[in-house]
Amino acid sequence: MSKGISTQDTILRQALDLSSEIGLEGLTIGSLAKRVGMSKSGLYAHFDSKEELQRQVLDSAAERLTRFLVKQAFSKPRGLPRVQALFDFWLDWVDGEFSGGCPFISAAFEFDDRDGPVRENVVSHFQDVLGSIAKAARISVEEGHFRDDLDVDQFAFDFWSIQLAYHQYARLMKRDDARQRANRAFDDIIKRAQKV
Amino acid sequence: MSKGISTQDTILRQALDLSSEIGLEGLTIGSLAKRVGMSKSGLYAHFDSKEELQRQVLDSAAERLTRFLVKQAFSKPRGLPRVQALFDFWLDWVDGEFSGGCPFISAAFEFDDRDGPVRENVVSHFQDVLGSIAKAARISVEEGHFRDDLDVDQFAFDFWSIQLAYHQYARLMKRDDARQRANRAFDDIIKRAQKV
DNA sequence: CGGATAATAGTACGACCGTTCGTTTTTTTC
DNA sequence: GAAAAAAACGAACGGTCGTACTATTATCCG
Repeated sequence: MSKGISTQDTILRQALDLSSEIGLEGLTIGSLAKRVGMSKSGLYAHFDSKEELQRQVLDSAAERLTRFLVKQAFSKPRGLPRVQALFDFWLDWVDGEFSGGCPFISAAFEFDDRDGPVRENVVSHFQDVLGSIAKAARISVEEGHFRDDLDVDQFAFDFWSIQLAYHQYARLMKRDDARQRANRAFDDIIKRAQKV
Repeated sequence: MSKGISTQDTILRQALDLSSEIGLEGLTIGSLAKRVGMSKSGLYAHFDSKEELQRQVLDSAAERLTRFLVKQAFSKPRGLPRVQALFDFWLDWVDGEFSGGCPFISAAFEFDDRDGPVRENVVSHFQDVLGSIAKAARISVEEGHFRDDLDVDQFAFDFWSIQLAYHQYARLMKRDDARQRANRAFDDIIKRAQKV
């Protein structure tokens, strides 16, 4: 690996952590440079603009998420076990991977009323996320773990809503019953997806 | 009403709208002054600091929410009708009241990893919100609309999780099935709260 | 109406913003 | 190891940030 993309990698890793705390917009070149330990201009030379940096931060988060997710969820058998693993993965991801929670969730609420490429990027990543949840549910239907007439997109909505609430309960409110609440809510939507 | 608090009112109203779009931290004195149509220093004189402005923005949002909520929800009879009204109120509030969605939800994800009085303020407002949902559920139990052993705090979690997902589906993703998804999810948690 | 008071404007401050540029240092390549 | 290429630096740009003053204008009260 060349020096260039190696430091770029370091930059993005630090940028991810920093932006998960203070947001993608709050992320500044200067503070990031200080954190990484290089000059502002030296860091900036790796990106065409701040917007490009933001986009790359999101992409590198997505890459890291996929790697993490594949390892944890896709090793499980198809169907319900994988759905359960997916759910557990997200809880772990939200409260473990970055000091400021899931970068996508932060970005989602930060850019939901802005226009431009960064927003498009966030939307696209979320379509992937929701799509993969729906797909896991569809497989569960095929495997006979979920009922035949299940609306898998509704399942994705329900699934994801719990994650969002968990994020808020755990991070903003610092409630120690957050995980328990999330698990109970999840049990309920699973039961509902199973029963005929 | 004196001139002072009248313009202060105007400022806060504009600040609310602006901050719902770009966030409380992204809100700047200069841009706000331009929007209101007065000088930066003239506007600034109404607040001791930017942080104080942010806090007052949140408080005025809470005031407005309460006024809106009381009118819409507390005119309904105790129990399930009021819970339903509360839910509908929140959907309306999220997509109607401000150009950038619910200011609390925006602030919640913006400040979930910061410290300081603004964050405390957000947390406190959310405890009120969740408390009022739980209380409405408790009344429904008393009225016999919900089952006796319902965990009303879990109900509040479930209720609120739908609102968060709705916010994201409607605002970030611009999905036109957002409301339908939210209503279906709500029907499910109501059924679950009813059945013995 | 006039004097006291409150509200707004104007200006300036140091700090930092994103960005550009020319120079210097480091890495790669032959 | 020298030449070429890549990477990092330092300084500076015009702007805007939050905040602090003083001066000016508008409002209020007797």
